[in-house]
Amino acid sequence: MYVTAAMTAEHVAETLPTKPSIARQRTMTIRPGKHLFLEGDPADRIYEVASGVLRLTRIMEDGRRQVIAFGYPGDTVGFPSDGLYHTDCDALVPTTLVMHRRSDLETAKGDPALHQRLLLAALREISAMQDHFMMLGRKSSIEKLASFLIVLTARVGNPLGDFEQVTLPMTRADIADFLGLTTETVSRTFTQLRKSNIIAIDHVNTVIILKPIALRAIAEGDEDN
Amino acid sequence: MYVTAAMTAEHVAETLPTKPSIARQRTMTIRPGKHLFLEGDPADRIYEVASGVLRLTRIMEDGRRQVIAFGYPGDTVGFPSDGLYHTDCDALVPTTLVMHRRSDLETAKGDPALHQRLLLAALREISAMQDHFMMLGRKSSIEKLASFLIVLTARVGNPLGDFEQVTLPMTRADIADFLGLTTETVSRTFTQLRKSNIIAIDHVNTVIILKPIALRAIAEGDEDN
DNA sequence: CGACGCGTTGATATGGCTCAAGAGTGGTGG
DNA sequence: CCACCACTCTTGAGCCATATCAACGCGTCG
Repeated sequence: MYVTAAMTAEHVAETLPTKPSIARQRTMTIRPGKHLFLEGDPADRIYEVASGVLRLTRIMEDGRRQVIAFGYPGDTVGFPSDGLYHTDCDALVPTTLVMHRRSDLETAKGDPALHQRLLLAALREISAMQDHFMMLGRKSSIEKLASFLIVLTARVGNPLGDFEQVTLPMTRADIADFLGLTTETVSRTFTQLRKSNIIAIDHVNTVIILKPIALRAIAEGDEDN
Repeated sequence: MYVTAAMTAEHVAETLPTKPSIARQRTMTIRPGKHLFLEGDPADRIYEVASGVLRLTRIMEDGRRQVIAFGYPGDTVGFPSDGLYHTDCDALVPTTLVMHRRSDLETAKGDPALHQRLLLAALREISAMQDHFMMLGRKSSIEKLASFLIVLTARVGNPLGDFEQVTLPMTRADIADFLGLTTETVSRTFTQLRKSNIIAIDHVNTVIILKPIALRAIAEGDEDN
């Protein structure tokens, strides 16, 4: 889910007016820090991110946290299992969402095009999670961070002269909990990439990719450091 | 996917004769070591495991491997994304499969009950993968192995006197690649659990859970060792 | 019988964690 | 506009859990 290149925000925006039938497409906005849903809540709604960024997390009893995914425009969140949500979900920045009913995904009765769109989003989610497994289980800290930056930049990067720039709306702790690291290690690894002149950092949460090829090589584990 | 308690093998067996319409339910068998599909293959078929055990893996260029899931009876494998498989899949033991067409999942045209069953399997898969994230990203080696044994036993364990027994058709290397560890660490951790009299081991691939409560406590991270 | 694959165990190395101290950064109120 | 405070980020030092490298036993198969 978090970084597939299909179905952009524009796509979502387009499909709204294209569907004037009963126009059941409802929209809502959520502010940073507010929860969209919690683990264990009844999963009545499925949400497509139209703008903003969501954070999906799971928390263990002792406080250990795993960020499952970041939800960017075009992503769909809130897939139910046994009728319940299985993660917490809150917003990192003000976020607008298109709401769907659970039945829009689970039964083909209503709008078939919508049904299939949600279904394909679920399948893409499975594929994205499989990528993430390799990252969590088998990559070093620098490979993890490089992969993260590559994927995020491909998804929401902006050209900046010869380079590519990407804004990180999440904290170092969020990145750490996404990659299975500590904030200290994430910070040190950013510094390492910065000192190698592979990236540059503006204002902590803006990264400029100076050497995309080198970064990609690190992400794929090209036996360097 | 790998260890949800729903949809057992009996369920599959039941639904076969229950559907006498056109009886398009085809079955096949795959032998150990044989591949059902490879990453990048066109995903024309979706498979339900009727008996046996499958192994889903992804491999990096340098040989690092991640076991994404083990496919036990009742599990569904081969969910497509962009029309392709995104893992390799082979059999650990002789395995029989019920085959479905990709269109059975992706379009609601055909058998609606089958369509929904595959869809719900995909949603359960997402939920199971979210559990696995916490395991890979945030648990220690002993917590990982304890969780693995708990889940596997709940799924395919057999009562044995006062205890519960579970057979491991996969190698230590498979377990290691599933949990994001090395074979040596898996072996040492088995030894540690055995020396604590929490488990006993028969013939390398048969584990008896002597203290399920202690094992569960370790899996959840109850601040002991 | 030999060889190979798998599992176990030991010794050592090391990557990332923990603990701790500062340096930015942003927000708030006087 | 500045002072203060809370929070995040960075950096350092040391340690520990797990990886790595290596040896060996055991069972299986040709």
